[in-house]
Amino acid sequence: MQQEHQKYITDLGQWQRSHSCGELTLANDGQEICLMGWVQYRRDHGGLIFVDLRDRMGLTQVVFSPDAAPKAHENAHILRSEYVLAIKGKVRPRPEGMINPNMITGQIEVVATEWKLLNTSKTPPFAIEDRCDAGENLRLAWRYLDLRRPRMQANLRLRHKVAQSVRHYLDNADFVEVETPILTKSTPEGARDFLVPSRLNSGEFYALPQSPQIFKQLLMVAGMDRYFQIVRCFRDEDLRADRQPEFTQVDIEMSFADEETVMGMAEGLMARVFKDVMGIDIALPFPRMPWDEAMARYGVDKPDTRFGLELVNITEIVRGSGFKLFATAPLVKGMKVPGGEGMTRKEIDAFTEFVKIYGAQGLAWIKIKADEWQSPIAKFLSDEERKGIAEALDLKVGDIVFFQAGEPGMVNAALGNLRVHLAHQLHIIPEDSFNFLWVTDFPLFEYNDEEKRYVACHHPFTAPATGHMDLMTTDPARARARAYDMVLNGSEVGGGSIRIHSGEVQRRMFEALGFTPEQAESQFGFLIQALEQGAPPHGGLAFGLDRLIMLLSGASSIRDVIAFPKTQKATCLMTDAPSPVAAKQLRELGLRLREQPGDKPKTGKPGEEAKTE
RNA sequence: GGAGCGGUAGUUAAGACGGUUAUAACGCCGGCCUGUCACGCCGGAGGCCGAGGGUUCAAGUCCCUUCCGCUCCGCCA
Repeated sequence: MQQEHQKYITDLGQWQRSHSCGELTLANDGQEICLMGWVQYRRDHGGLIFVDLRDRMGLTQVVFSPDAAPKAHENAHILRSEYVLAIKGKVRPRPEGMINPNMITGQIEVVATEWKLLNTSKTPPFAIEDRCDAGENLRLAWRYLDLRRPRMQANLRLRHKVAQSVRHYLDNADFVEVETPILTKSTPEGARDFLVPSRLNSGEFYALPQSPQIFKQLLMVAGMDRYFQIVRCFRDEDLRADRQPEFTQVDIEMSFADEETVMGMAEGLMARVFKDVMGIDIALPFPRMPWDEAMARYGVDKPDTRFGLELVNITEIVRGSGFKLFATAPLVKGMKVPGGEGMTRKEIDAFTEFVKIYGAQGLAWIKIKADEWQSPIAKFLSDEERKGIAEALDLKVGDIVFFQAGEPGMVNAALGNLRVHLAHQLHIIPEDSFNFLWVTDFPLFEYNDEEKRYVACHHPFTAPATGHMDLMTTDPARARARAYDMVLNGSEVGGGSIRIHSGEVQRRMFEALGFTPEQAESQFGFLIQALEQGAPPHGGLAFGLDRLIMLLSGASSIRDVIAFPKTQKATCLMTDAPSPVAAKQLRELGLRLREQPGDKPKTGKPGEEAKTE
């Protein structure tokens, strides 16, 4: 069909667009205007033909009338979804009772006097509208069509506005945007690197940056004083709804700065962004919470403080309990759900399944009834233990309490995540509230079972807390870091630290991480050397731009705020990347594959005929 | 590396215990229609039930393998 219609296609010629499709109102009554856009809907009444013309700004109803403009009406019946049009016409008020209150332009319509078909379109594989519920694989394979939808357009515009706001704020504060290399050096710490083979240095590889961390520190040594960059970062790890292999950071570093300097700057930045983009005034300064407290009260290092359901440590209360699991566990915690006594067995079973994800064996619970504690475990608890638990959790009739006992990591993960899960199910999270929180005083190290050594919690350039220098080697588990995370509604949106600016301290850090002096030298010698050339004290942080946009837009997936994202298997359904390369390319790089890639089934679209006509 | 959910016309979905021609809505095509706005009415086309193998007289349905998408655990300094 669209093929027959191609004979109607004409050039733009001298036509100039005068307005967008989202702005005409009664104020434009009588004006001769020119719109360009895509056919959203066509309503052909045989006589009158209505076309809703769409561009990124909105929709405008265009009327092809056999009475008012017979010439324009003549061929208008060929118009189909997503055809590209230029319309010249006259703005007029809609007749009495025909106003569409759902459209910004609903008071008026444009009577087409002349039009040009700029292009036809095959029938799109899914409707270009927000209520469209096409599967995500289809959307990703036809991403440019998906991006025509108003919601996706809005997300990308929001992203742009945030980036602009960030640039304005930081520019005003004398920050300089500096670009750092994309082809850089692989470092063994941290996430898996994406590697790029070097043709000129056969057998050697660049790595794509996991973050510009070292470069921004070197810029501080260079006297740049205040740096930022909105920068792509790469990590070759498994994907999630909020994780992509390439993502964007707002990366910031400041010289002669301590925690107060950096956090104050970051709060101001958020306030500016929220004001510019959302029109919201957020309260400054943000509350702060030491990491220990976050773990104790919320079980996670990024607490959502929009609701209660806090965890309570009852380990000591049940130390000698007849319930052996409680008596012997290194950590026992309870979480009270006020008024949750009416939960069904089925619901509780579902929560039990939920916590098993985090390694829990089960989920103990007690319902506080008027005359008794209804629970599989109540019979094991002494009166004294009941009293202690009731006081610790401030129990009232009608409550339910969930318990978890075991290794601290598991207990906190299970209850901490159950807490958020429950809050969603119970709909107790206030909509439209933005709760910021700084989490501070992170551990400097955490033990890695796989590598049988301590690894940096944040990264190995993070300064130890004042007075914790010796702990780095004597008692690494107790050492705290000068690190801070910015948390928004239970998501980590930013994180940073005061860095080590002494070569000597940096050497001790690598030593604490189990590096030999030779390893430290070969991998990070250039950094240590730089720190010995008059490095100023410095620190900074980085925001995850994608996650921030996700929160601001209310999107449920990071993919909805990235123009061309990857699937969970890190492929691009539109370009079919990654893909095998020619033998010649491999030869030039000095590479040989251990296994030949199997022929991947193609997904069927660009290049294939749509079968619908 | 692991757990779970899904894959049926172009799209979104329904298809009890295996059983006749595999449904519906939207979309598409044709016809009618001068005030619709997710227009309406009438008619029509459209399917290797993700792919491969098996069980069976008989498989969309049961079994095995595999591919793809999504969610999560591990992982993500």
